[in-house]
Amino acid sequence: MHTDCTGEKTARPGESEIVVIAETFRLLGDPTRLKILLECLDGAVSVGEIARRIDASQSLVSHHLRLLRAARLVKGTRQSKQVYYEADDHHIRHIVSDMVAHAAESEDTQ
Amino acid sequence: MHTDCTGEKTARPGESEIVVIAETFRLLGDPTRLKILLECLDGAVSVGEIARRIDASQSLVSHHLRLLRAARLVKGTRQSKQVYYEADDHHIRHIVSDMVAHAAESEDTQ
DNA sequence: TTTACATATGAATACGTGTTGATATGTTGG
DNA sequence: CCAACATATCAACACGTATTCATATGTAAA
Repeated sequence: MHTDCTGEKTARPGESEIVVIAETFRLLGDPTRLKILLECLDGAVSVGEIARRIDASQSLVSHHLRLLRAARLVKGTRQSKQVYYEADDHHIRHIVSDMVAHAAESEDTQ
Repeated sequence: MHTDCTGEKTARPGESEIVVIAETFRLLGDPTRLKILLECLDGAVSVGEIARRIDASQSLVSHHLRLLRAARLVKGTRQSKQVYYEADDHHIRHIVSDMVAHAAESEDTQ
């Protein structure tokens, strides 16, 4: 994983970009929303099925999906009655998997 | 970047891990904390210099650094009077740079 | 030890937001 | 049309937390 780590410095974003990026990170910072996003990583899932899988109310899931959609973390496509949601792009998968690795490392090292 | 994207599914973390991961994401979800972390990406910086660079009070920076340290996002080493902080590991850089890329893509596509 | 500097901690407040319950919108079939 | 289902939106409460100010701890020089 991540073979091309040649120590390149990350370009510093401007003030307005930082706010947007932080806003996006903040969305991942809620356990319920993170669960919803995790369910959307392996393919398109309907709202109702997400609610069932993570054991949350339909209203709550819909609220969170609205936020995730606004930040382009997920995208939804209507198919008759139901709306199927899935992760927007590949960056999201990398971000989540990197964070999982970080958390696992912390537990190991500690 | 990220050349080895062979469509592998991300392993689903358990409930307790999800809470930890969300907690870590949440820390990145505050603009001030994100700025602090960004300053720590390119090398070790003292608390006072961070405060000066991002134009925040010393107390606030110290409070945030305490949280970032607890989540192993940064690590600090004392050198006489000052304490120098830097990003804990390489995952953090990837996570941040991926999110920057995601934000940039969103603006382009939109 | 005293003085000055750098960092950490404590308490209090103001603000945002996750969650719930009820309701509205949209879609398909009878 | 109406009824049944899926999703979205609205209003309101409860709770966490980012920030500030004051103070404590730690470190080095005089």
